[in-house]
Amino acid sequence: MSVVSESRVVRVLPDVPAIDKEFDYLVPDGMPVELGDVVRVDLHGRRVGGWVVALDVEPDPSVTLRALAKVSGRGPGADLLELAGWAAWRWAGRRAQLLRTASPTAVVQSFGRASIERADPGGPHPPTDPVLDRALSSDRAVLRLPPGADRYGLVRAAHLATDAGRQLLVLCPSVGEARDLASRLRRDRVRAVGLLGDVGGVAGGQAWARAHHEDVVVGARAGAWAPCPRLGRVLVLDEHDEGYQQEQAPTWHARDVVAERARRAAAACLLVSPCPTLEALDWGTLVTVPRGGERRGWPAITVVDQRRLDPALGPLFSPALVDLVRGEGRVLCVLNRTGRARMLACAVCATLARCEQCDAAVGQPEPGLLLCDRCGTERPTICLACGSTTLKSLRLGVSRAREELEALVGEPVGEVSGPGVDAGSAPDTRVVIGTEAVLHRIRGADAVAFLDFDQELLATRYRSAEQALGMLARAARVVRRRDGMGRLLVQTRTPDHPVIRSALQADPGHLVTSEVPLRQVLGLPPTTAMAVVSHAAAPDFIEALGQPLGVEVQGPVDGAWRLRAPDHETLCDALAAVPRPPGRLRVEVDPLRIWPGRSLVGHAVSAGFDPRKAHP
DNA sequence: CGGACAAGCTGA
DNA sequence: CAGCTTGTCCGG
Repeated sequence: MSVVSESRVVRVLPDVPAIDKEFDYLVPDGMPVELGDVVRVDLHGRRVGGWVVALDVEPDPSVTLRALAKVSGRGPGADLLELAGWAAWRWAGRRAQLLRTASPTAVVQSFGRASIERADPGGPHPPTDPVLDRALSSDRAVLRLPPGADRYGLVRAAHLATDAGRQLLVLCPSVGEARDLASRLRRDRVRAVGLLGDVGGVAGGQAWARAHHEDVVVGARAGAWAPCPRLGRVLVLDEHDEGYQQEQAPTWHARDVVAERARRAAAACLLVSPCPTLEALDWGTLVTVPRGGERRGWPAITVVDQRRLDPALGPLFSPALVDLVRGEGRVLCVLNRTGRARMLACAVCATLARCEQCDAAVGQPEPGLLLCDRCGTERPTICLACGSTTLKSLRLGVSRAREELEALVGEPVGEVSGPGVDAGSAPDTRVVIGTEAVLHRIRGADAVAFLDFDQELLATRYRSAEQALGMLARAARVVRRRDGMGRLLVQTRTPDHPVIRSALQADPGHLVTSEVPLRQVLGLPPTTAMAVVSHAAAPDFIEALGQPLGVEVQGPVDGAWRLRAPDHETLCDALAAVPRPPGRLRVEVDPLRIWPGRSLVGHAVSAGFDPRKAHP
């Protein structure tokens, strides 16, 4: 008996998505255990993984404890355990999900030995710059740097400005950018490590262990959970990028996670973007470069008013665009509509092409074939009203636009669309057309043309204006060259839109000025905090939620409810008070859309008809 | 999540 | 009433 009472007892959170509960276990004699360690335990007849979330706890005397089966390796430290608890509250998720992201993808036995001295960085030291100094001397700043600005110099300056012995954590929107930045820092003899983990964890074992004592740790979204025991400063590059938000619930945002993390560690946090989000501007002090510098950092932009069309060229190709693609140099054309044509009309009688089964507008995925997106019915290209086989596209998709563009320029035009992964798969033609993916897949070009920018400006996401400006900033980087900037061409029916004005005048402040009152009037974030609750268990969840003070419950629309509160404190406290009902449930805090996807397919599904089952 | 156990259904 | 399915509960 005395042996048992003297044994150590630890508290374990099992790595089982459906269990959000801690269990106590005995530590076998001589087994070294530390906070955050990854362990294996016997739970209800099966062996599962988990994390040690508390040491030396006083167990409930009414339960007989089992012993830890194994200590697998090191895991997230005490700071990250607490941060995961906070993030689970903030995004109404489970800690296990977040701790998995904060854990190495491979077993790590030890962190290795820390070297105390900081390596002397070689290479040219960045010149001191009053703007960077100002941004780096604040603990909560937002730096607005134009797309053409040198961000590597900023990273170097941030490294030098970080207290000796403390670490700099840098986040990039993509793994590729993080990899490039980490290797460039190492070439310049900065002690840096890139955390390039894929799904499931922040990094493989070796890099994860090294992050404990390198001076600079670079990562993408999951890098927010990098193990940095001596965190002194955080830098988030391209803070506006949507890649920082996790798509699956919990929909945590790396920017918000590191901002909270920095606060807890008394570290400085600097968000950087050519077009800072309203969320960022709400959080910290804005620092801008002098007007002239910002102006030089944006390329020349030609805006084409599509309301005045040349009928001979059709809706997508203005004379200015034709000049651009027939000129010299590499040109990328962006059209965010996949497929060939999304809507067609008869060339003879002008009747809209509809589905004979369900009446929805049909598209033309390939020549000669009409397809209904809603119910999957196909038919040959024929007008049901007059029998004509000549239909014309009302809304061209990328594939059809490529054919027309090729005819206009008289040379092959490549196409980039869909979620192709490897950058090497990009076509090497001089002119390339594609969805937004072209801007990610192709590294450099002389010009970028947006064929239908209203598609971006007027999208259904409430942040679409900010995202549209972000896309112009990305295009601006793609056309950045040694001899200055290339050209951007934007075709739109709303040439006075604040997004266009911001880019033309190189002043994203215009968009902020127009967007803030709009969000206030409509009660949209960041003026409010929102969540969307959906899937089978949503009705039970909403019933259990009731009517908490300060939380507005709207819906259901398509089986989803929208919750709105004045702030996250109110919203998240209310969500945390609800016991999770059994069944499939999605709680999306800070949703990208204020209502979930309202595609035709979505409607059909909610009406009890699943087109994917009807047409396998 | 997934095993345990209880309550409900079926067939001879 | 055995043998099986379906549902609810709970884990140290």
